[in-house]
Amino acid sequence: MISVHTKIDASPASSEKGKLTPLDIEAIDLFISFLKILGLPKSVGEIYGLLFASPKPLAMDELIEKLHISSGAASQGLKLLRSLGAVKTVYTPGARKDHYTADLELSRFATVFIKEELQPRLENGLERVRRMEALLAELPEAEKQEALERMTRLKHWLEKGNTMLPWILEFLRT
Amino acid sequence: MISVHTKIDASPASSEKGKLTPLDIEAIDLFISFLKILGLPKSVGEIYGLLFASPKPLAMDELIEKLHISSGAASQGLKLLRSLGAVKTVYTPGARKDHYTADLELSRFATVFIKEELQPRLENGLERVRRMEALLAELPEAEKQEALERMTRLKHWLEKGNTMLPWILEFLRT
DNA sequence: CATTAGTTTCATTTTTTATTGAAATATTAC
DNA sequence: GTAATATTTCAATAAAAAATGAAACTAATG
Repeated sequence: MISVHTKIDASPASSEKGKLTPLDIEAIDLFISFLKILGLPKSVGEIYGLLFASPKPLAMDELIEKLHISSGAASQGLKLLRSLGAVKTVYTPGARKDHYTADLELSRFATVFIKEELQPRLENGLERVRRMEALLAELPEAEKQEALERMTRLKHWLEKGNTMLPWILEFLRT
Repeated sequence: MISVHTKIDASPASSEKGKLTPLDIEAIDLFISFLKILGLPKSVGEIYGLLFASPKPLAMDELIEKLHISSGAASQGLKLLRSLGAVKTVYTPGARKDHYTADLELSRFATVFIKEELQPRLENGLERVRRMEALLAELPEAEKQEALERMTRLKHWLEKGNTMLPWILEFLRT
């Protein structure tokens, strides 16, 4: 089933060196949009998107050339993506430069978002609610009831979130 | 059960005009942190937080005074929060100024986030994947297989998200 | 209907965040 | 070793986002 007539394409869909294919562009756009949810800058989305679309690992200077980003942005973006486990360094025998490839475990992004953005805030929120409940004692009776009701609602909602997140993590994992 | 001796408190836990109580501050901090997830600016979190902590509706100038924000920020923040349904205008008989109160349906924020941030991106993403699959045809056979695998993974993940979000919405609703 | 009070708008400023690129550091080749 | 190449760091700059406040607008009062 291996192709027999892999002719050199006249309008190659894949990299004619330093140029993005339409496929690359779609992937980049998509990941810019998704990684933005995590609060990551455009350049990081671009890097991941291009690596995702690339059949083979890319070196830093290829990223720089194709995406027109600075070496600093490339270096920092890769560092960040590696720290998330979203990009891996690939050993390429006899190659001077490091080569990078996208880890395809996409759930990783959602997981990071939940663990780093949502869960800490929920926990912090619950702690804060406890502190607020303590402060309620000092309120005049008239206000206390109403305030208590609000605290209860807030707590309830935070707890709901707190129980839901592990389910989501589990669902994503599988 | 109505309090009989509502003495004028020496160190009032509630507003001695233009000053935030410790309770206010806790609530404000909490909502700044949460609304930031939605990409909302600090001032909006402050406004909602203060309204949430306030037993009675507040006028715009009270917000401005207590939070030390400009009239512009107050006006725009309230407008935005009203558009989300998170803040309501309260009719106060014989009052010149409008008065605002926090809607306590907190799930609203999560709902907005899901409907405005997540769902559109997922749908857009799926559409994009379709476009990418079409582009795959032009790839040389060697790359095609690998690329197809990636597209499949991406699609799978987007679909997974797409089925999960309605569950979450439903869970939040109840 | 004119005066005053309240709110919104929006050009400008401030603050925050992201990017650049040259210099410092690290790595590989010879 | 040291020359050549690759990567990281970080101060400076650019870009994006938020806040300000004066002016325009709107609504209520007498």
